[in-house]
Amino acid sequence: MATSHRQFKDRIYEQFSRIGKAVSAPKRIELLDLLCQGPRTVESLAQQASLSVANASQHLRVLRAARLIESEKQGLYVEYRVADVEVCRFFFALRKLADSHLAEVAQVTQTYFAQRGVMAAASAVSGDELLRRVRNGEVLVLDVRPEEEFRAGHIPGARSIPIAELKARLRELPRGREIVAYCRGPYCVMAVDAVELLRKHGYRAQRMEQGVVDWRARGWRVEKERERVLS
Amino acid sequence: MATSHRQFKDRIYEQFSRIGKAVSAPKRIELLDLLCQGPRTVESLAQQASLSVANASQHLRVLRAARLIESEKQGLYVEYRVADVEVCRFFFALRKLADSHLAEVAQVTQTYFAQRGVMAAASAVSGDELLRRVRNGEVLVLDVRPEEEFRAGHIPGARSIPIAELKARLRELPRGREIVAYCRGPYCVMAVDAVELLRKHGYRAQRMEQGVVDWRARGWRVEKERERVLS
DNA sequence: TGCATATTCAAGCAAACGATTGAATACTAG
DNA sequence: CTAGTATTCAATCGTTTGCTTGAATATGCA
Repeated sequence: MATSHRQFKDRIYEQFSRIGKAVSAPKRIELLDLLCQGPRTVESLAQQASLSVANASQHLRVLRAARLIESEKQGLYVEYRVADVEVCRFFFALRKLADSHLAEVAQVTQTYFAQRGVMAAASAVSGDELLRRVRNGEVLVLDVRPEEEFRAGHIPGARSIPIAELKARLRELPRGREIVAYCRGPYCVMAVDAVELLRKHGYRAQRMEQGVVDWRARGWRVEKERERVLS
Repeated sequence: MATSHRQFKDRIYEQFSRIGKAVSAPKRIELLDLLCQGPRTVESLAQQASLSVANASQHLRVLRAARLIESEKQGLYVEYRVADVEVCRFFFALRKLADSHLAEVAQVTQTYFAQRGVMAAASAVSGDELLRRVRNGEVLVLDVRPEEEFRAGHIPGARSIPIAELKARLRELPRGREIVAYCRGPYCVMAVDAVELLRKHGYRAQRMEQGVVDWRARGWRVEKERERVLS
């Protein structure tokens, strides 16, 4: 009786730990982060995360075993995607926890930005403020992620110019209006690069810390609340 | 430049993975679960989780290194506690993810209850329903966790009779009123045991799946929403 | 001061893990 | 059918992890 009780506990916690194990390797978290931006193939993921294809495939296998992601054969390629929005929310919770509890995260970020000679926090725009200014037509929202990710989902009204093409396509941007660039989230530096480039060319530009998915998660929560209140 | 970019990413994800690693061992999740119920000493945790004291201490060291928990010397004992409510919420998110995505969790639970000849889901009461019936004075809410945990926090109006003492203290309970027993949460079986015992002695008893902390988390969210709505 | 108790530390061992390599499989296009 | 491409599989190697054991440290109490 007591032993079966112990067995039950052990089995349950072992199941819980499958999720934990899945996010215990840095590279797997990076893959999960990428997949939260949208579906991708193995090769694309491997390249983005600086992994060998075989190694990426192996990590993806682990993530899939924990049911955090799923895969589907699409012709010659295999498309991997997050199993559920819930998974992204879990990743955000983890990221937020690391952000608020691990001093080292702030330190690493600060060191990197200092090394680049950029003020990290100074130019960051909060989601609430942006929302107001977008509505007023004051700003142009720029999505600097790869077009693939833009297509998978973006902030309504945003314009897509991947960071790699930005320099060549600068003339597409209006001079007068302020530009707010965003990318994958607070620890993605593409928007920082974009702002740096834009400012060097005389544009007024700012970075939004949140990415699309953070934005959507936020919007979703707000909507949910309104629903509950109104009903 | 590109290398420093990679380095930054690697360092950030490595930080994130500290949280992941902390919850990658079943026993550490169990310890975290216990600590979400309230502060505890090493020995107490070790005993509850069926660990040697040295082993528990080691696991606690890992959890503390990830800043999920903190410890304070209290005379001869060391008190461990969760670093922040945010940590409990993270644990809940993990548990919920496992619950909804890993079929094995349901299977393990079902197997255990079937083996005990108890209908698991049949007698579960939801938090919303309970709230209503408590307000009407229809039910008596019974906290069957160790008194230590009851003292650390409980559902308002609940009565404490630890499962170990329940049999001897049955006469304290009123015959007529329905009893709703709760313990640490959906995967804690103390309330199941209590309900079984109570029914065998002719009481009308049901189990509430949620524990105190789930309850509080729920309450907190509800309050938060009301605030936001009213302001 | 010295004994008892709670906790941590240190060493050792088997198992699990992450990365690498090279081969195998599955699909497409010519 | 064959060549080429995307992905997975299998074997290997060095590291890390979780657990055990026994000793060390720290605090409280007689």
